[in-house]
Amino acid sequence: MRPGERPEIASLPLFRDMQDEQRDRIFSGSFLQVFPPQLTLFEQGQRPDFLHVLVDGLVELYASGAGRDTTMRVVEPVSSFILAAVVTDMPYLMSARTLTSSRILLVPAAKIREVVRHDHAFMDATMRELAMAYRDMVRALTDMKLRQSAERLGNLLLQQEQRQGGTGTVKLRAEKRLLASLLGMTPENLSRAFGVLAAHGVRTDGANVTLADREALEALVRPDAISD
Amino acid sequence: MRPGERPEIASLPLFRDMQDEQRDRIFSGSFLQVFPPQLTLFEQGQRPDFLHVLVDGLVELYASGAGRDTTMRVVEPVSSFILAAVVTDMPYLMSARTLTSSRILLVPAAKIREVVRHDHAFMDATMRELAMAYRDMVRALTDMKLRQSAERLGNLLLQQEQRQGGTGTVKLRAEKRLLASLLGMTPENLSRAFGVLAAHGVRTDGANVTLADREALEALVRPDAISD
DNA sequence: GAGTGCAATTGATAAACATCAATCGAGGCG
DNA sequence: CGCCTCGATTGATGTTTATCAATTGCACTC
Repeated sequence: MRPGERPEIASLPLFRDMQDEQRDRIFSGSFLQVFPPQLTLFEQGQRPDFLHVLVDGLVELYASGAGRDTTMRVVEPVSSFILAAVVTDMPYLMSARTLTSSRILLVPAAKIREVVRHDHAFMDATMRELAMAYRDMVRALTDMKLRQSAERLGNLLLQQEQRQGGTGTVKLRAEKRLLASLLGMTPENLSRAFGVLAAHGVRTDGANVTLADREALEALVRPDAISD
Repeated sequence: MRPGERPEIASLPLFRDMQDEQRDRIFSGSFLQVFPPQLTLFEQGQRPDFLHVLVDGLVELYASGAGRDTTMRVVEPVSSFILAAVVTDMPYLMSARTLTSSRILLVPAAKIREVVRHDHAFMDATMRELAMAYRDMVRALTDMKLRQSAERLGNLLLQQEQRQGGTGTVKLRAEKRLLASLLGMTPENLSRAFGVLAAHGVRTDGANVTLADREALEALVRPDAISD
């Protein structure tokens, strides 16, 4: 592990408040591995072997079914993923693959379940993490059910703009085809959705998007009132 | 509380394994209330006052946004709802209303959060409940993104048939308009979806649905491989 | 047992979205 | 530099879903 990385992982909400001794147990049983781009980390249906913590790179979680695939989440560093499968010891509902070369901390699932049992603060953090993940999913589902495609895109841009510092500018981290899948539409329709938003102050230049008229965009997409 | 009801609530996975003493604290601070049909219990955006446990009746959780509503879940007895908002003490993401006259146990949210802190088994049960709820949401979202309307209906019928005893018969508990909203479609399209499924062995007579040819139906809708 | 109210259904039409087929354009390589 | 590859875009068309408008059918009332 590189200098500075371990503190960064340890300061994640999930690991922050647990006993030092228990955290040591978790980390000592884990190993950091580097994966090339486009590598499948695991597939849905498998029993969870490891809790994954993305340290560097980019990972896609996707689900297959009815003969098609759809992107469920793009994981950015530093954050953990597939916690729910690990604590319940039930099969993954999603598959994962690296998008870019990625450094991932692999924590044996059995160790997580064991430490959860014994460290109260860690269980508390796990509970909260799951509650927040649940809320994210509720929002994603209502978004899909209530909004049409251009509105979903506009909303995502507004959220990303905030998360990236509120500078009126958004940098798209993944390919547009992936963004389309995440938003539940085709790449073709994503292009057209950008076209629709152009009339509302959204300028796009490759992966750089500028929100010139936040007011107009918000009027169009009616963003979520509750954002955590 | 009626005789037999308290044991039934106490035997829920959420409350089953906790210390008797702590469970007593939860129940003694709670009260059971009867609500008439069509009554709004709470609205999204509010701070959570109570964990709700539906003892008898039927409750709809729905979300509003972009000028429309959509049903997120139909709660059947005996089960709790809005646990995630209660443990995080963050605003409800959904509203709730009774569909029929309902008896609901109201547990003060602050008491839940307090007991969660002190009772390890209760925190464990809460964590698991949230993990399962998260998984349900993942399935709901993939269903919405990957399948079209008739397939979603077929899938729901297959699941309900299993949950109702595998007799080849499904009893629809709610109005079809509600079922349509739950499935993310209009009532008109739900009717047409039943029409499509009729060619695959689905006979419908009011709220009673018969699955005459499970094989054919499964071939059409390609049900989820992983069902918990 | 006729009337009333409302959900469910059916049909016609429109909007949203997907698919198919080129074409464009930027990065990588000989 | 020119060529190649592949993602992004654009246009044409088809499918799915929503909307609008009756009509049907069932439960409830009087």
